[in-house]
Amino acid sequence: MEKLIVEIKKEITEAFVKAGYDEKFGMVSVSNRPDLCQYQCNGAMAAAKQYKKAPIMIANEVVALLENSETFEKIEAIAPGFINITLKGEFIANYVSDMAMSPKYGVEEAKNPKTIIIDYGGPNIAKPLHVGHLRSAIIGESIKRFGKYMGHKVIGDAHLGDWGLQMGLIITECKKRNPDWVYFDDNYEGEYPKEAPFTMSELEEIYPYANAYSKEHPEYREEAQNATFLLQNGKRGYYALWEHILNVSVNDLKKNYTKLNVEFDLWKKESDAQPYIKDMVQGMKDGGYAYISEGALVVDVKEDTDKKEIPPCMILKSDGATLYNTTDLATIVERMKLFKPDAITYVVDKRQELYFEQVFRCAKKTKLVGDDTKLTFLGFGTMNGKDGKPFKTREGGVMRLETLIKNITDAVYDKVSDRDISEDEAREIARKVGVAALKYGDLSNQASKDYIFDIERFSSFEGNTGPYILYTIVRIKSILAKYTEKNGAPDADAKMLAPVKKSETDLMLALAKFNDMMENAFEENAPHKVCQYIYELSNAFAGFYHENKIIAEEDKARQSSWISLITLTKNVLETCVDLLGMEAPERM
RNA sequence: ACACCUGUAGCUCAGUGGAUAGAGCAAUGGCCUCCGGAGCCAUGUGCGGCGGUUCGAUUCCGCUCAGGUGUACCA
Repeated sequence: MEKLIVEIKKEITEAFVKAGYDEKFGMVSVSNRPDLCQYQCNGAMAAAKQYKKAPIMIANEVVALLENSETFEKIEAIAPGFINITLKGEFIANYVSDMAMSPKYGVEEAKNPKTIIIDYGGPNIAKPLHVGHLRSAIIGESIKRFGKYMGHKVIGDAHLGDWGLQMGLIITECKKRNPDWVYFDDNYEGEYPKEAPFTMSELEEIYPYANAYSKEHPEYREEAQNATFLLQNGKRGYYALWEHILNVSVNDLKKNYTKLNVEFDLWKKESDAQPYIKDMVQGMKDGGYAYISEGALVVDVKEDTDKKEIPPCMILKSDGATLYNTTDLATIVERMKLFKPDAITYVVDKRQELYFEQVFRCAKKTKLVGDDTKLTFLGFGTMNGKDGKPFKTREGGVMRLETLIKNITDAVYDKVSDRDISEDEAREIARKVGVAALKYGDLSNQASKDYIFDIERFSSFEGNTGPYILYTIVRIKSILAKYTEKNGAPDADAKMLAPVKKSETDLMLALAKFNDMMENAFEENAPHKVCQYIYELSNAFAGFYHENKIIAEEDKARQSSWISLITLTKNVLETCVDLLGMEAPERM
């Protein structure tokens, strides 16, 4: 469906052209003075200079051409040159009725669907998820859902960290503790056991211990480095052990991501990119891009327009070893080969911006990707505690994601546990509402900014919070159930009547903005715009609800129109909530 | 040292080259036998500072102050 604002714009533009002005002045925006009008056009003021004419005269000419329009209830020129627009109720109602019939509530799917890879998550295996992984997961998941909704082919990749010294450390520690394991018998040639010799919680203890120990004991560290080397060169026993670590970790990660409604289409990992490194490096050398500087192999990525020195992108360390850059670039090679994406978006901590700028430039310069592939860095800010400093546990440590989720779920559970519902249902409600509280608290801020995590505020059922949005949905469901109980299922095709009261008009206008908002939120990778929208929509509903008694309404046609209206409201809210990666319970 | 980001109400955050800069929380006062009160209405305070561009700047530009972050062999 054409966006409402575009339909208005068309008509205004036509009038501008008819009156002899350039079409670019037919600009229309949502009114910033809702007490005066619904939409406005400021084009007359912009045109005044070019045509050397008072803006109000231009506005008057344009308005004169539109006075008998089918669309406008009222259109008037106001000093110094504003054109204020109020739409006919019938026009609005028709638009919203069409919207209800449209498969995506007025949103048009992309005509040329793109393949977009979203790189988010990025957890290390053998280490539990902590709060540092939260934003990437939440924001990335939402962005991914936006893209899919807009009709693109979007691939979410967890991009696991599975290939560094951490693996060597774990192997070394296992060997120290269990030298008799078959994985360490160099003469063993049979099959290795299918069952992992450790559990996730054991792994979680092994890694930090080995890491700390290696810092004190150089010979241990050396052994771990050697183990890493052997693993990367395919030593059978180590490789088998690594597979166990991977499997145990991935199972645990999936469990935790599922709790957050985060799902990846792909579980690729750094090790998958390794086979591409050799050819890539050779290509960079052959192409004349890479050269030795201070012993390391680098590619210059400076540009004339840079205001500061941008260090070259390092491909190989001076000892010849690969590093993060190498893997990230090789991952790009792999992705281009497997998926030929039109865009790759990285949802990463904003502190890595310079680093990714180097990687992107290097990838473009060395032709790993063409100019038609868009590489985007979507950096997010830090989650801070109430003191404004990075969020920590009371003891000052890093909080595990599981603990964080549990805390907020418990906070919600305390509020619903006294309801007349079963323990199981209360738990389930607490889970859904808790996740919504957590996510909405995060997503309602601009991703690039730091924000303050406040469990009290986020889990409140009042104000601009996730629970409030869910509550609105639940309430509408309750009204619809009550209506159905009395009157049977509502007529799905019922057209909406022109609104009578302002609160009804406001609700319709809020609904009509959905497609415009959604397109914008997708293009700008801005989940907070969806949050803002559903909050406004919920408030518009609250106003409408307060003024009209839907169940008690005696005019059946009116009542039926209202049922259609609130059904659409519910559907749009549920769609948005889903796009944010949240879900509404049946009751709460 | 250089670069980037941020600075909007007591607090947490939106927003905009145009008419009176908005929400929530907190505070104060009020309303309603409410289809779920987890409601509705009202009141008060603000664009860090100084210049510039513009008919018009909180928005764009420059300087300045404050906070944060980053500057090749970590990821």
